[in-house]
Amino acid sequence: MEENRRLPENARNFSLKLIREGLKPRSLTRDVVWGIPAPFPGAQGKTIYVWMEAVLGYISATIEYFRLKGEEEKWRDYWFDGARIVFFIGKDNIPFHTIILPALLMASGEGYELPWTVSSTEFLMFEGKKFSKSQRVGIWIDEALKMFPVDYWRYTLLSIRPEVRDTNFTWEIFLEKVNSDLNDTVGNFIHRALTFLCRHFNCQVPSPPALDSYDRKMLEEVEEAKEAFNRILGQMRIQQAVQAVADLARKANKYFNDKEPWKTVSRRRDEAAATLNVSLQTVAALSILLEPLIPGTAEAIRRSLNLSLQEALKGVSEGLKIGRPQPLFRKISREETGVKPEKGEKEVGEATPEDLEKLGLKVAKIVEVEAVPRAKKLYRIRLDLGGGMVKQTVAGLKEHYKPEELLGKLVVVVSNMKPAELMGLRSEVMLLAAVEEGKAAILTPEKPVKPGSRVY
RNA sequence: CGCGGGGUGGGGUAGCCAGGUUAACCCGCGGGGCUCAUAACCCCGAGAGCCGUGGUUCAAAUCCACGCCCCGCUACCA
Repeated sequence: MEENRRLPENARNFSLKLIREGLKPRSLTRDVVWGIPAPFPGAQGKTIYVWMEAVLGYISATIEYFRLKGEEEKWRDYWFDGARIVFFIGKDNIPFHTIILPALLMASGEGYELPWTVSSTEFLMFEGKKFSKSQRVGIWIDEALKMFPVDYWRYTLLSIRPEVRDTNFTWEIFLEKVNSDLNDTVGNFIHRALTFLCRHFNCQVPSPPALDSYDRKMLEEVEEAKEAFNRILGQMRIQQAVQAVADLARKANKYFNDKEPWKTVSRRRDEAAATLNVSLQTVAALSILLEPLIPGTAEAIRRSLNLSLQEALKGVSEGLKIGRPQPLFRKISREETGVKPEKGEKEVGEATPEDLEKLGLKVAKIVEVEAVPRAKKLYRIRLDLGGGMVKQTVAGLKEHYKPEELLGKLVVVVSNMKPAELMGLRSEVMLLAAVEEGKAAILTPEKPVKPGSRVY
């Protein structure tokens, strides 16, 4: 790890520190019901900690993949003999990929290849907030794909990939990337070049009688862009790779503008022919550079060029007849983005009185509050549910209330919860609270009622 | 509490590890040009001195120290 300069700053320093401080014993089972049952003596009823087995899923998945293809042994090519294994993860998963997985691989003694690099990013946020499934912060993948083509999402997300710091997805940014970068810069260049070719050269790539210095410079730009792209992508700097492509399209637009083929085509047709030939070479290059970023679009470009990926790599040869160009992208409007989380809530379905019944909402009185040891946010709270029934809950209220503020309060609880365990403590009911922007307010009856009273 | 990452024009991102021309790029904004193209494209300009304080150095956004704030890890948000 010390020698591996490929590791991003966050993964490298964090992991090295852990090791230098000395690795501590770590339990590899959990008291959760779901998961793989632990087959060890004395671990009855426990399951294996996900990260201990999930990382091995990378290998299982490779094996499975090739088994289904009928190439039983092929998976070995990917895990032995100098294979370069790259992981793409968020910062919260660093130790599992830099320490636990390598440790497991080494412990097997079978010579598995260790991770070549772990491309760990910071976090992506959504409109300034953390993504949250339970609070429906974010966009669900099925909704996303119904709204816009997958390449719009890929392009935007790659261009704001949190490679150095936490980064923020906003609809504003989405509009900017799709409309300005994809549509206006990349899409429009390709479209103007192709339509011009069809209109004035019968959709056929002309041979360039002579290239002037500007033509040659543009071709050099294309080569440089390819090299830079290669280098940057090899360093997993995907964000910069996206930029490199957009930059090439900008240079191409400038080139096209400066050359003014719409003027030269009538008087100096040869010059226009050179311009168009060079432009088409650039379009082909774009289809290659876009392949790893937005493959659907890259493919679409090649379809209209009538080229395969292999052919596009070699460039566009004169005489090539292209298809009728179609715009690759379209602009999207603010209205189309809408804000969807509300819609998500509806999907839960309409509630019936029976559903409410099922929750067993009751008023309870807080009779005991105590901080859970070693926990930052948790209180263990005992509640009087009336009729002599006292139940316990573990609630994340420590950052919002002091114990004395809670003691004696009447609150609303879900009394029919399936018990769960947190920090080794049993939690039997759930205490209701309103949550807003990270602040919490517990629900309490407006006038005193007896503990155990039903809530409808 | 400890440890790791980060705080850069109005918005979004690079640069920092290997200090050094007028701090880069995109969007937005102001002005101009073009008219082939999806009112798209191109050019010019205004706008930050890089969280704060101190230090090292001929020279710091870049290195060091301290402080403030954000994010992550640590069996935790019922």
